[in-house]
Amino acid sequence: MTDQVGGAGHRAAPVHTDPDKVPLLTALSALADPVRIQLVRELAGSDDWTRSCGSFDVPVGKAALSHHFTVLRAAGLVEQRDQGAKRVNRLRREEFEARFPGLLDLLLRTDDVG
Amino acid sequence: MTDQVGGAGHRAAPVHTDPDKVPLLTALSALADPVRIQLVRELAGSDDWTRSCGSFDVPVGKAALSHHFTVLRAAGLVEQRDQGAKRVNRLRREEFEARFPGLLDLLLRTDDVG
DNA sequence: CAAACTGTATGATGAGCATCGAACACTCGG
DNA sequence: CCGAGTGTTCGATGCTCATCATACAGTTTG
Repeated sequence: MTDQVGGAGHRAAPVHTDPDKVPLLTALSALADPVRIQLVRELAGSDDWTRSCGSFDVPVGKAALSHHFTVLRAAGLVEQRDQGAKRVNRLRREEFEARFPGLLDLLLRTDDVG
Repeated sequence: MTDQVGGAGHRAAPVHTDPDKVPLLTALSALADPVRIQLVRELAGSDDWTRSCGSFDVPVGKAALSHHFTVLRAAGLVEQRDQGAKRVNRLRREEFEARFPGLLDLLLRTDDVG
């Protein structure tokens, strides 16, 4: 059985950064990348904790993908949790909005990318 | 006499980009740099057409500074005009705000940088 | 336990970009 | 006309970062 979330989790826990402690430059740099923009947008269109890292449709390998999630965590944009073999994600909408008002909305409203 | 603005201007006119045609990624990349953030902020605290390129207190040489202004123009953030020997600047507040609502305000409100 | 799956860690590689120094073009004041 | 001031262009340099291939660790299923 593995419906349980709070399982053992012998894995190294992902390192998160509180959005309140994220410098502006860090946030802007994190969002100034087409792959990460797409990740955030796809995540925004899904329910919390429903998307594993590998479930995103981005044109990069596993290693690069893992790197992008590290950047998004450091920018206070994404929270991760281990669930069995997978690592599921959640967009930190409200917390990030409180730190950088309007930024996330701008990203999600603008349909263009570059 | 040199109070006139619309002088001859035998110089190569600066190339501008309409904010409406600026891709999101271009705007975010332009603002994801400490020097350019400072330029925009200083410009926001000055009246239009009162600041020449060399009047900004940034820790880079003339060549790099010129490059940064090129990036800011391409992002639809700054408009330039030749005035005698100097090139004076103006922050495109309203136009940029119309294209990316809240982004400029966020940059100017957040006192932190990185 | 073995095999398949998910994600991380480690180099290595390549591209982009921020920077500088120097040369050049233009403007203004004497 | 000459010199000082302003800004751009060019070439070179160095660094950051996005990416990949590979190896590794934990999890789940057979």
